[in-house]
Amino acid sequence: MNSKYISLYGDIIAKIEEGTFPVNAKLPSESSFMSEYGISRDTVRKALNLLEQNGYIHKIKGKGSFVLDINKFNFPVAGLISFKEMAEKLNLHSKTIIHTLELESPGSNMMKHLDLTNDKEIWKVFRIRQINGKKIILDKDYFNSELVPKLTKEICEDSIYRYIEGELGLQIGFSNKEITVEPCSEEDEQLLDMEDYDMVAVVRSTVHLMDGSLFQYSESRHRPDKFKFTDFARRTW
Amino acid sequence: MNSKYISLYGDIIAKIEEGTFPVNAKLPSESSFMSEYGISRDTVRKALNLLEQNGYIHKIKGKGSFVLDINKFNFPVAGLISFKEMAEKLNLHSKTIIHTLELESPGSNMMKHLDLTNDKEIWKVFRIRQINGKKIILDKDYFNSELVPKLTKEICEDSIYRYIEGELGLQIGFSNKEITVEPCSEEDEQLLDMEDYDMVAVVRSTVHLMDGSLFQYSESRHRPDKFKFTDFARRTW
DNA sequence: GAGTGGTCTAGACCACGTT
DNA sequence: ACGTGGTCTAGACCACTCA
Repeated sequence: MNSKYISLYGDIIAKIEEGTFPVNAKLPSESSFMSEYGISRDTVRKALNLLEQNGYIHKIKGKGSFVLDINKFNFPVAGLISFKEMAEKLNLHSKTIIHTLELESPGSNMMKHLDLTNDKEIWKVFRIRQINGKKIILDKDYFNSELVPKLTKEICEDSIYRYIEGELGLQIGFSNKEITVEPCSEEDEQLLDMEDYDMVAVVRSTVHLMDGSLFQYSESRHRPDKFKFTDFARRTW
Repeated sequence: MNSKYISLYGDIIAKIEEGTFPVNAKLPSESSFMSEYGISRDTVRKALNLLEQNGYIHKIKGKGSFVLDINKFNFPVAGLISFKEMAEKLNLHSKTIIHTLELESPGSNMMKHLDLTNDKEIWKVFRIRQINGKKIILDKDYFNSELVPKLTKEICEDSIYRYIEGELGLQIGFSNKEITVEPCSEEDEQLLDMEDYDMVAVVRSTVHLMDGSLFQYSESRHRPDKFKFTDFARRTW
């Protein structure tokens, strides 16, 4: 199923995580991987480049590839990952409350965010994320109903992404995120446990499938003290 | 000087920006670029992959490569870019006020962030960024003095990065950022025009050179209404 | 000089989308 | 059937680091 370089990529991550390749250690050279896996150099290089892009290693010409301390930088919320995936990785005691789940009739003002003409319908899903008993995050998601024809309460409580990728077989491709800090709305105050905070961190994003079609617009509103976003960036020219 | 694929990468960006390759248009195929530039397919693919990584295009197997609407998503503050570079691109009327510029003696509590032993010195630079007459951002930077031996007021008012990359010839490699929202400190209130806001958006980052050495730790504190962070992410496996 | 990663080539086969 | 991008190979030369 998977390509050779993805397998190697996965193997190396596993070995980094289990400590076979500890932090700051030098990874085996490209030629070692070639002979160990019986693959060509280019294939090894593809795997190593992926690792580098995602912040697992860095490579130094003439010296080798070295394991970076990825834990130092907490958790890569930066990538494309759902609340469910994150909660599982971090072992959070979390709960999702479905607040709204409806097919919004044509003409809603969300149409423009999904680049849809006005005769189309949109799934509107509002979910409240509870962590350690406190309502911390309000997720407002809008889906193109032509791509996601059916949504149920069960799907929304589990993971919409798992459903979309698993059941529907759609391939998530890329997203754009924008993070701002805004005064909290009446809605935020009603639905979240805001305590004394009067602002929220807002992550707005559009998510596209591999073929480029826009299928989701979402707004994720976080109580500020519980919000953290981490990002790994490389200088590219 | 530059490699072939970087040249092609730059050429294509230029053509996207000037409109020769408009948004949503199909880019010429890989084989067109091969014959046009007289280079091999792999070299073309390297350029296209870079464009894809950086959100300029997306590729669809069997169809082609298409120009994404990069402007839709504002400005890629996500990458590694300095305030000066950003202000220039956005044509902001900005000003930098140097608040602190000193060589901090050994034993400061910033040592740990720079992974330095206690006998080393650190450059400490506090700058206030003013936009349209308002003090909006407080940048607190700490540099490893072994890598950046000398800093002057002039350098800090212009661009430290320009100095480091241009004069010192160091190569910025990668960084980790972490964004949080925090109550504003006394210092924030004194140095910034906070108006009625009582929180700040804080971007903490470590910046490494190409060889992996850690040379900067910084904390950038923004008035919340003027803060925006954008990010382009791909789902990688 | 030996070992390492960086660039580049030429050619192969595959999977996908369109016609 | 044809054109597209995705994967993979084998081999070449270069630049850099280190003993």
